[in-house]
Amino acid sequence: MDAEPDLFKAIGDATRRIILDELTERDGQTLFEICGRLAMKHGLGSSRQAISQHLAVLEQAGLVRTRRQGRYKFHHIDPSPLRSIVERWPIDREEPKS
Amino acid sequence: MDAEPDLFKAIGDATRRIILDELTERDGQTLFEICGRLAMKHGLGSSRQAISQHLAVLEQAGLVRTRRQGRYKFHHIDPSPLRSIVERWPIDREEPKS
DNA sequence: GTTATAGGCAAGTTACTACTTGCCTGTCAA
DNA sequence: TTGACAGGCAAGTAGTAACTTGCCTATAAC
Repeated sequence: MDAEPDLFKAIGDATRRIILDELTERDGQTLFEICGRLAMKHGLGSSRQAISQHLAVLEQAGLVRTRRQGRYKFHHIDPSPLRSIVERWPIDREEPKS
Repeated sequence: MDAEPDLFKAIGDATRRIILDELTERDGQTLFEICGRLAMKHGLGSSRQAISQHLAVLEQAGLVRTRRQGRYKFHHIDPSPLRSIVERWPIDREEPKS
């Protein structure tokens, strides 16, 4: 019913945020590609299974959509659920209007 | 240096999100007011100390600013740090422009 | 003064979550 | 068909975070 708890939980982890960064820079990567990039560019020694679990959390939050093709599974970012965060606590409070 | 981990951690808890909801609806409440509202409107039986710790986390994340006055401490919401979230992963991807 | 109110501090407990480990399934090339 | 590659499943472990408990400080009313 309420997918927002999953959303907040998903972006609550630093590794998952870096994964989103990576998918923003290069969309449609496979699990192994993401593992390699995290290891090289960010010095993260996370195992393949750890990344896989992170991707599952991101997918459940609606932030990542997957596309199967043969033995490859491509991961695509979808940041649109994040909009609900700023909509929930409106920022226009002290800045009257330009 | 990097306050964003605190930000994501702060909104990662459901009780803290409800506190932000309450402060959005009625800004500048004291600790006891918030406790009463959470108990009545949301059925949360959290102790005063629990709420106090939540407020400390929210304050450290920059989402809540406090103002002391006598023996009262008023809590004010500041949702502006949330902007960095939508700015980090741009949503304009499938919607070209109106 | 004394008492009640508003809040703070610190240690201990519990529950959750990220991560590992080990093994299994499915796809493609040789 | 065999082996390499891409990924999945499930149980166990460890670290963290939410919450409790108990006591303490400060402001204000009586």
